[in-house]
Amino acid sequence: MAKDKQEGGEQPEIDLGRLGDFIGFRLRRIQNHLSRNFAARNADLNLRSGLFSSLAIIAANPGISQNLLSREVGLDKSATVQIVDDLEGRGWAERRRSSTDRRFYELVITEGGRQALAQLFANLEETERDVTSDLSDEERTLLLGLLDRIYQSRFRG
Amino acid sequence: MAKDKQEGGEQPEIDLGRLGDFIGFRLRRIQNHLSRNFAARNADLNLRSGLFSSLAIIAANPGISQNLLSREVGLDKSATVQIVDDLEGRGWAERRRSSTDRRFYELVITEGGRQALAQLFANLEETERDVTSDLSDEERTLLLGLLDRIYQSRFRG
DNA sequence: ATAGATAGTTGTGATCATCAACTATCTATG
DNA sequence: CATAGATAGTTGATGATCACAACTATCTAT
Repeated sequence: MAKDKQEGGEQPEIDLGRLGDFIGFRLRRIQNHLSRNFAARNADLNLRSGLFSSLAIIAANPGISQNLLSREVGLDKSATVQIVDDLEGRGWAERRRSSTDRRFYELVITEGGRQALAQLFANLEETERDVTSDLSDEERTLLLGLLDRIYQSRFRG
Repeated sequence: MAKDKQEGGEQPEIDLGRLGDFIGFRLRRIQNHLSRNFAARNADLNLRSGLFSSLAIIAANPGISQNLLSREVGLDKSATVQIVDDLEGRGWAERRRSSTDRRFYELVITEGGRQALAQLFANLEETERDVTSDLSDEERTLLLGLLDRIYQSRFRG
């Protein structure tokens, strides 16, 4: 017991060096923590990454194509195939051939999907509440705005 | 909301729905974009994820153990073995057996590693500059502070 | 009618995280 | 000191994930 172990509470002092000055590094750590927390809350569902956000986007954009969905979630279209397969397998979403252009599928959420999504959103709210509990509403709104501007700038970079 | 096809260069209007209200989702997209941008800038080095931040932490904490490094980067200790192997293979870092406790390695950066790290930091700065170009210095500082408080709260959640 | 573009699918290979088992060393306790 | 348990690091197996390229089917343009 000569040195400071991590006895549940102790944290050794680690210097991040220049790394601490970068936004990307902090984003990564937080995002890591958030996704683990969220995954733990939904361990029974065995969600693959991207499944939840895909379902949410389908819900908000009924009839969206897989191609658009891919772009929005940031995955390759082949990965989206797997995700939509998964969503269909769970009975949470359906593929419907477009009547106007038979190359497309129109993705729609099912009633079961809607229920699942409500539960997932509730869990996500808990996760985020845990993590942003120190922030006031104003600060949280501010943060969302800043993140939004960063994301938007991607189109001009 | 969103229904029309995407013709060529058009940005289709996608509704994020409730997803847009969550910090985690925005973090993920930005982080995704950042890491791809950074990876593209360093394509010649073929960096595995976690290698850069590991090197930076070794540089800022000379003599750190692999175990501590694992915890700080958020990787399993077995993954850290691979990364340190990689760093040694590139001649960027070295393992030195601790003289006081022979179970430990003391990780140190080499001169070559220092040079590589300088270049990597320069590239990371460019990447971040691209993405945060719309933010004022004050806003950037504000963002860093908010992210920091979120990350710290992880210990109390 | 044909060429080229687009949506979706499949297969492949690389990467990666996670887990369990193993070694070697150290610490604690009698 | 002897021994049991903890810790640092390694190895190997497994499964998930993802990007990429090749393929099909449909559509559009000419």
